[in-house]
Amino acid sequence: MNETRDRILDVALDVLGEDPDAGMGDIASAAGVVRRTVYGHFPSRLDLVRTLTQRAVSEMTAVLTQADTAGTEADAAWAGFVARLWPVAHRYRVLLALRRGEYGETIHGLLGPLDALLAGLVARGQDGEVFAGHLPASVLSQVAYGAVFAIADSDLSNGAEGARAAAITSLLMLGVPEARAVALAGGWP
Amino acid sequence: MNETRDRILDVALDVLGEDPDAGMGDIASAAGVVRRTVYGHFPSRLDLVRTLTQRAVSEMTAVLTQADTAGTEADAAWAGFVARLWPVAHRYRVLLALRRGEYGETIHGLLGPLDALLAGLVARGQDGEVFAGHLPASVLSQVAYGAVFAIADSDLSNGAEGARAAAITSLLMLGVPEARAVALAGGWP
DNA sequence: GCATTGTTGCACACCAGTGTGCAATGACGT
DNA sequence: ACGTCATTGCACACTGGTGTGCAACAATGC
Repeated sequence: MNETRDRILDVALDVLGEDPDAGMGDIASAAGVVRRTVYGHFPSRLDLVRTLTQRAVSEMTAVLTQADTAGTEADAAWAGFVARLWPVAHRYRVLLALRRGEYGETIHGLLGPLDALLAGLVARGQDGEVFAGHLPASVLSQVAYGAVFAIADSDLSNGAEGARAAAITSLLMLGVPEARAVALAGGWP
Repeated sequence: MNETRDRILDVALDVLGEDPDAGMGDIASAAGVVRRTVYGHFPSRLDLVRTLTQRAVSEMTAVLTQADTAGTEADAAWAGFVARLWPVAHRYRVLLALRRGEYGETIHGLLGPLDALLAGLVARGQDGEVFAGHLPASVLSQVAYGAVFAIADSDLSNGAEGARAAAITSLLMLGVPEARAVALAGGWP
């Protein structure tokens, strides 16, 4: 069934989020299914992880392109990106762990286009003097969005509290002044 | 020999830095020794990792207490900490990967005291209005020093360039205004 | 020469996870 | 009632890493 396949994917995201080293058996039983069934849908562990990653990347890319429309200032675009990303960031936190480890190469490759988009946005902000230039855009974008996921990983992830904090923190490290960062994040001091 | 033991530890830090999932065999051959010899010094893989972590923690704790002397402003103390930490940060980057995974509990426990010290420093800065309060000190300190390691991990780690960038970035996300952050990142102990 | 100590080179048992093969079972629509 | 299809429950082979036991060997110091 397609329904089973989708449930496996959903559950796998959960289980791997808890423990990136979880085995096919763990995922299977968490999905209320037998290990053999998982192999029926995904020939190998890498297939599962790859599918999962593709799902995440396309979703996050959609979020980014939605936030980064023409005419939007880079810092506002970033704030919008984080705000929209937040609801799913916690679910996709496993990606950070997955980049290292066995399938690092594959995952890294799939995330490449998204990384490029982010770096582009940051570069645009640096050119427009709204972002600081103490780091190359490729590195700064990675560190900033790594911070977002780190915050999403950390307990108080649920609610607008976390979203606000993540937006402010990432904007700050991008070089946006605190007053503007707070304003963009949607709240007040 | 004690010399062999030390060499194994040094090399292990290197090898595990490259690949946190490297086996005892990889470490052994990288140290120019046989796998059996490693087990002669460290009864189990966990022993090796634990010893390594203790080494790192004590070294980093020394660096922090050296930078965070009484009378030092919190932001200056943080800048000094990053400056002194930088030379070894790249070597110890494996710790970030080690916190997750098999020995996560153990490692996390060993890092606990250091985390507490860092959180204390950040809390002091927040009380003194030099750090922003958009995140609780325990989280903010982790995210900030995670960013330092992320930058250390990222290629351009060598040289004062990276040290400066890491200091500025972490200070920015702590809420220090850009001008002051740049000034603090320039002056080393 | 002798004893001690660290290292080596096997061999071995063990475990956990991966991936496959195949027959049996059950639900489904027609 | 029939065929189809997903799922199940085993059994199996294979891999890669861990940790141990033991005899042999080399260097060191007495």
